[in-house]
Amino acid sequence: MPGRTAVTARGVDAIPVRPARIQDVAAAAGVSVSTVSNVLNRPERVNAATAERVRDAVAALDYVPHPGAAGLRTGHTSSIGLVLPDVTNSFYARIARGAADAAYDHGYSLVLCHSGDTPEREQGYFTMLVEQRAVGAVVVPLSADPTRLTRLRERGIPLVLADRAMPAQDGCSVSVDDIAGGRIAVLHLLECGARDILVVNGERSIRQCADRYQGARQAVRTRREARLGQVVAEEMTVAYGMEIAQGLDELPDGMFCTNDFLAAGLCRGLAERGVKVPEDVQVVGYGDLDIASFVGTTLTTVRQPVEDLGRAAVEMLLDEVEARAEHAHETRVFAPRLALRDSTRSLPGG
Amino acid sequence: MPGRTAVTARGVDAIPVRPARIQDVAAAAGVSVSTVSNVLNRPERVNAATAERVRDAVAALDYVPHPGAAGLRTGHTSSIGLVLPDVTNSFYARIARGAADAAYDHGYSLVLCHSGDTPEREQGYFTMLVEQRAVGAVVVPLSADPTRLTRLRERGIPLVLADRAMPAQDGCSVSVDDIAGGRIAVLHLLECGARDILVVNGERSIRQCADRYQGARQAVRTRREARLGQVVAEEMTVAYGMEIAQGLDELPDGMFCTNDFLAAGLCRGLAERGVKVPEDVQVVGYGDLDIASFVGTTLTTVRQPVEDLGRAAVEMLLDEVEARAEHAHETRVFAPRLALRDSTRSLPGG
DNA sequence: TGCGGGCTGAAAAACGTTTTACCCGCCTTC
DNA sequence: GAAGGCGGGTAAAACGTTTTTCAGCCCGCA
Repeated sequence: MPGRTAVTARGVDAIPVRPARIQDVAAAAGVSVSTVSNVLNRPERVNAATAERVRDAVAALDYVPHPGAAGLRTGHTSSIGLVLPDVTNSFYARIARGAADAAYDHGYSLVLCHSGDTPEREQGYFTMLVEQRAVGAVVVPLSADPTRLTRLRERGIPLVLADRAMPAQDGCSVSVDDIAGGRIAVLHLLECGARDILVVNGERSIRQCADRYQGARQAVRTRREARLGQVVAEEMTVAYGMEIAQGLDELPDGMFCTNDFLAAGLCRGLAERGVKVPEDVQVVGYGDLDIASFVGTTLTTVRQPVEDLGRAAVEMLLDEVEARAEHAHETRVFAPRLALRDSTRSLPGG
Repeated sequence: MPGRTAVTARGVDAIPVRPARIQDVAAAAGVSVSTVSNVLNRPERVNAATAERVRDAVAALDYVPHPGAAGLRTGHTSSIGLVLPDVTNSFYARIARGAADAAYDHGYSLVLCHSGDTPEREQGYFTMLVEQRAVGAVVVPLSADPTRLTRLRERGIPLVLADRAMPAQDGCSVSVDDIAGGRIAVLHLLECGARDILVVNGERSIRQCADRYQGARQAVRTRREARLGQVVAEEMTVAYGMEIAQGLDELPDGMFCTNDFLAAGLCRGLAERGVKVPEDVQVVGYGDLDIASFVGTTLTTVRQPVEDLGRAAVEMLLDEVEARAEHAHETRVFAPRLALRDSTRSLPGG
């Protein structure tokens, strides 16, 4: 008697029906196991009538193939890893969404690895992925040091790096063009009439910050009468944004904050000093976090196509997995766009 | 020669070393396959010296067991599903974080299922989970209709519902106590001196909204001189919050918004009318989204222990999976807390 | 000396697929 | 009418584990 019943505190549980095997289907359809497998995997090989019969049996028995067994035979699974520092960060969450969409579309399943800012745990997930024979992984690495990454790759797990470049010979990567982002942000300020521009930046050692500043410089060079300054915040938080607003001696007429937390704090700090945005100072943020529309005046900001990043990452990964030899590594860079809102005067002024 | 080399556009790839099998380990250690398996799974059965030898071989060969093969034999995998409407929503993201943490701690892997508000896709993930023989799933269902959920359960996938209750005999669930949340929010307003309180709510058909309002009513009943009103917004967004602020005829002295988007919009709208928070009106939000600290004045709000929700969900799931017969379904309710900030006057006033 | 029994360890049978051979008629083509 | 090909199907061998069963060995005890 195969049908056990489990009793819980509340009574008889649902019968844990043992799922049908391919054998059962074969028996029901009156064909051999291999025929069933064929109609499932290479339908063109089998007569339409028998195929029909088999499919009926499949439906009748609720048969679903056992991917573990299949993977055992074929050597590949259909799960891909997504390792992120923190799902809760909206940037990474959006990557996750894009990745999940793409994985779903291609019939893969995405295993969520929350490395949570600790390298040990990231490493733990890496080994978990090789244990599971994941077909590959999209990773936003914690550190720039690539040795752990290449080790993973050597263990047979292809990688796509997100939001961090990788030496091209080692694999694909996707990222947003932060230089362009900085450029369009400041170009916009210039178009809005600002000439004395201050960049509120994070630590220069952060690649994104350096790039965004570099973009800002490029933009300013297009106008000889324009000036660019920079102030760097210890951390890119609302609190530091406020502090910077309070500490300003002379006001610029345009400010570019390299992330939206800084921008939000800055706006609040300016408001407390009685400085009006955008009348007195125009402000552009970066990132278009959800918060960008919640500061006192809604925030013009640089919007990044983060979902596309995630989606592209798993698609490039799958290309590598499926094409193998023909695959050429690619580092794909997405262009950010400006989201116009109230913290700048969109019509060119002075 | 087993070592193929794949050539990409960039040159010779890393050798796709075929992972060591248990056989290889056995050979290297000079023991049988079963002994290796034993030292890995039931170390007490095997002599310390041989175990040592085996472990050395394991280390030397970088051997990791193939979970597909193991699962084939044992009948269970070690992956659990997490199906959410949208990872990008910070509430769900926090559930995901808690769930990921717990899954990691217990050695399970979490497959991320982004149902994205479409029931077909949710269903698609459900069948994917039964295909994969997932050991169970934590789900935030799209609809209150339980038939699809019970079908999943009948297919042998135990479920834990998050943020939505479930008939206890059908399984576990975790949620936050929204009645308590509404109560503490309004009690706080009362303590701060507010007497004429207006609830800015969402559609009453949403369980959370109804509950939070009910909690508010309970709170108000504790003071006979207090009055409670309600206005419902079509959608719980910043825009509607602003609109409501603008449409108010007479101002209450305390307002409770049933989510932080509404609260943020409300505060902005009030500011535009020249109404000061908290001097003229005190405001309490709900949810403690990241945004709660970004409205003009920081927002007192009800904070939910969402990560705990996620963590508890997978732990209850694993209990059911592992204990089986002894497991008693449980619906666990978490208490929200108040996060005091500037939009209320914390010292009791008038 | 013989025997029961505790320890170790091994052989072998599953688990549910996929896939490689191969077989059997039937049709086509000389 | 025979040879060859082909469509349609099957048997059986993997894939890498876990686990049951069993065999050997050494010990103590009678």
